[in-house]
Amino acid sequence: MLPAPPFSHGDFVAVLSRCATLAHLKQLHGRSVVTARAASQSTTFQLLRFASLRLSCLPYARRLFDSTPHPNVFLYSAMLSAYAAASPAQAYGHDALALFLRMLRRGRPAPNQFVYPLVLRAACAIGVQLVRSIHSHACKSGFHAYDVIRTSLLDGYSRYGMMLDARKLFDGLTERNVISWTALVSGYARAGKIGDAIVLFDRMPERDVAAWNAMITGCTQNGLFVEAVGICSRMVDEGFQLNGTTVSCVLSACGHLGMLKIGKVVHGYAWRSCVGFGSSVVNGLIDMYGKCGNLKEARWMFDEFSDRSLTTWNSLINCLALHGHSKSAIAVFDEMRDEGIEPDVVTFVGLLNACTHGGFVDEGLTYFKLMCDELRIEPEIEHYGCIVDLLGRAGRFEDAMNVINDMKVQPDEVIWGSLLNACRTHRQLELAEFSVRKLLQLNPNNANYVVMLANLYSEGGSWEEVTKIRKLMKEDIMGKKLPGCSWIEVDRKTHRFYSGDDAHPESEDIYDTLDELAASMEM
DNA sequence: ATAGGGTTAG
Repeated sequence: MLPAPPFSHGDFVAVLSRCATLAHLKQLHGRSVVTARAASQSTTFQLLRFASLRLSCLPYARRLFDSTPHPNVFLYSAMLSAYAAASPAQAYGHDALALFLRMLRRGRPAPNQFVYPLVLRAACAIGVQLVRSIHSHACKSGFHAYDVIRTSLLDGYSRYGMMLDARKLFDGLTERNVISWTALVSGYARAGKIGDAIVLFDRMPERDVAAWNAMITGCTQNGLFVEAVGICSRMVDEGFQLNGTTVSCVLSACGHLGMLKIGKVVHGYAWRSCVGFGSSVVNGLIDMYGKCGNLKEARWMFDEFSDRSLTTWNSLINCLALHGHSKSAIAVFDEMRDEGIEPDVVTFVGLLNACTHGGFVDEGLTYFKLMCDELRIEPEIEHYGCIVDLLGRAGRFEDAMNVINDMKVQPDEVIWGSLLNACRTHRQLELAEFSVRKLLQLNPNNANYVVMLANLYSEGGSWEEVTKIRKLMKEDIMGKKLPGCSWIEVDRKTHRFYSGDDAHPESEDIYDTLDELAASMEM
């Protein structure tokens, strides 16, 4: 056999950078083996990183790792990074942790300061108890002295809302930088302490794009959408360029507000700047246009975009469901499955909502079955809400109650509310009263429920029942309710509506139109 | 050669 031609390190790096598929990488790997270049762990390191980070091929990365007789600390780190980058993170947390334990058990290679942040990310995906144990391990082994590791710990605690622990770590840092500040700010925001987050953000000595993004997301997580847009504009005023993350966060805020105008401004910004139309930006645009009612534009964006992720599909399905285009939502779902995209929990929220809105009882139940039994996705409260609604509509109250009783989570207002609604259409007085009591336990301030029950009884009621309602009303729940509010932007003007108000100048026409719509819906 | 903060869908 002829000896393999020489294959320098430079050749290797050049070829690696041009690999686009796993097949390319395998060829390069093979050539590295033949030329003995693969004997060097730094070569395996490069191949492993490329397989995991650029090609997202975790199994191949792991095979590279396993084929190395005595992996050094670089290979361990690379493998831990691969697990950290894989999604969903929880799925690989245990694998990552097992690698760390193997290092400790064998005593070599000894973990270094680069290993701890990676292990902490895995620990964080599994549970806060593990964050605690890694923390104490870091203290004992002396690695706690590293600011980067303390920042990882800070982030770990803050993700579980443990802001006192996070704060302690922050205060103990030798040097604070924009990263540790940002970790703290987003921790407070996630924990719902948005006021603290804003104060800290304003006190930050230095901010970068990620810091601004953290503050913007912090606002949207707390429902402060107007503030999120405001911070974004402050960011621009202070001379920062938005990136894809900023754009998607702000578009999400615009969607929640129905601010089509500002959404279009952001769209224009993305067009002019070098942000680019990556999947996060496009997903944000689909969501924003869809939520603002411009489904045509949303659909157009979706059709024009080829690099669709799961979120892209979910955004479109959700928007269609939101606007009552149930059949289209289902069609998009089928199309998605035909393309081999695996749906997730969020997909089914949109899909089941579509079935509920469209009154597709059998389809909804079939999809719910598909989700639970075939795809093994654990349903969340939203899914149960849809199913209870569907069964209720069909008058299948026994089934509905069985679903509620079998739920692994506590039923919420949506669940009992949709059951109550169904009881009303099917004249199930007893179950209706039961639901109302449950609703009042959950939210004693909402007088609507009592009014609904009163209406029910008054339609076919007896004196005995009237007394019941009087009693419920006495439980001092009337008059405390905050009115529901919605708004819409038309020609640069925002029109705001409270439930039942007639303050709008065109109020009469609006109610007439609503009546017409209600009538045509009943047909 | 490797590490810490910011994504969007309900």
